Amino acid sequence: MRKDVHTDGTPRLCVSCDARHKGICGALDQEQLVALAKTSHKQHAESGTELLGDAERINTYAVVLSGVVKLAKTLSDGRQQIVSLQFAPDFLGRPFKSESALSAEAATDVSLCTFPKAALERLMQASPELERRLYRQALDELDQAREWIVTLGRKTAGEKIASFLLMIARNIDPSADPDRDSANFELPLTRADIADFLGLTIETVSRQLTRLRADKVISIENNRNVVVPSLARLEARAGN
Amino acid sequence: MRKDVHTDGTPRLCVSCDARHKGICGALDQEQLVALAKTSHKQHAESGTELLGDAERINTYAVVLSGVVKLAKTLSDGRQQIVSLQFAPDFLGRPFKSESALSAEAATDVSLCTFPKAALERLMQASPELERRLYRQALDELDQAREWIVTLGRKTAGEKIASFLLMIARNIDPSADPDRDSANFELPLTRADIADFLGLTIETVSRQLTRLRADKVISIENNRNVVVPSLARLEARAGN
DNA sequence: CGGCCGGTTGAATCTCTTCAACGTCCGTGG
DNA sequence: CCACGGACGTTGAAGAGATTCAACCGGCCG
Repeated sequence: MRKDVHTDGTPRLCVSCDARHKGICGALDQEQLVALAKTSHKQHAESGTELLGDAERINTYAVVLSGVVKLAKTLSDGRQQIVSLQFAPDFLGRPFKSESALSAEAATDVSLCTFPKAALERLMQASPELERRLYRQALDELDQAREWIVTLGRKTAGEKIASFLLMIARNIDPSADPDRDSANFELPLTRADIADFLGLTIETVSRQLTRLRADKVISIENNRNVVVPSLARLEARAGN
Repeated sequence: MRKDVHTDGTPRLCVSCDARHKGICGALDQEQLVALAKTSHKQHAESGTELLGDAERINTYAVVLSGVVKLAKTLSDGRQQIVSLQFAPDFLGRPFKSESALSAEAATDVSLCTFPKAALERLMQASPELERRLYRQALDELDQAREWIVTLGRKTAGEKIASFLLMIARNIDPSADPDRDSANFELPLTRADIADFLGLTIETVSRQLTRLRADKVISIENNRNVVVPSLARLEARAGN
């Protein structure tokens, strides 16, 4: 009996994987899953690790299993802007392009399921279902990117911070009861990262957080743990 | 003999259409093209026409044949942000969602080829090739959106204007010789639109254009016709 | 002719940045 | 063991860039 697959035929790697159901792998049948799992492996990277450099050749794709990955662009004079945050079980990669136009870095400790570019592309040919999932995620990311364009273009520093906290709460609050009004999470980003994400400076980020704290919209412990007693009140600060 | 198809079997509507080759219709074979053309028709809208309201139900898709369409979001207090400009032969629509999260408005006089949502979706099932084209366009738009996030988040007003002019030049310069250093085009947007696109005010847009003119990086006639003697010099102002 | 729309320009104001100082936590090495 | 240095965060004061408010111009339409 094979050791790399579970008794029901699901690869060991995949049995407890979130992406198996909610991520792109949900599009695959047993056989395809086994094929992909054969070439894939779990990879851990600690916070700060560069996963992919700008203009670097891409030869693997990945799925985020846990943690947060930041995608960023840097201008020639060093100014940096984070253009997206990827959470589990997001797909990581840019089909149809061999070079990355972005850099990817682990914002927190991260675990990934990586597999060769070619393996996924072969599967994509075989499974329209898989391609559709990828298409859907691209559209979702496009929606998010446009949401963010509004935030960057038209919101004040205070609104940006509120919008950011709201977005994080929605993505990683462990007590993910969808219709509870309070939230409680650990910030996956440093102040510097938040600044790079919002197009602000760290000082402005700090000041705005302090203000939200002073107004009792949030409270923060150990610089990282955020408690939001009322998401509605936070939302009112986000200026939508 | 049928009047709606050309002698070689290509629908009349499509023979001279750019999207037939470079746009999504290039993915279709003769038969599929005929099927789609049967339900589609050419539509003209003059500058300023609202094509689709925010939160409006979507029941048609379209391809831009000429002109420029702006996609925008508006905050509750009236602040507006243009999140994308669509040029020929871009696809217009959001598959897998029945409601629009954006408003679409003709920025210039526009002609569109519209067809029912259902018709395209049926074709998408039948043609993985078509779905792949749509997927590709979504990825391209995502790249653009992220490019724009950098511009909005990290560039100065002057750099934003330069980046904008560059983007327009690349998309609609009629003398589209790829490696000529000069360009010459008509601005498809008013100052107000440019401001909404760049997250600035009209006054700032005006001042920055004046400055570029003073520095002889561009010249402008009749408020709309822009001449760029050296794209390289303009690019140097874009801060990439 | 008068009024409106789109655009430009000037002066005052405000928001965010810049520069600088300081506090805390934590790992390292004397 | 404690002192040192670095990473990360907060806070204050001064400064710059963009906005706001206002006036003005030219073209176009009724």
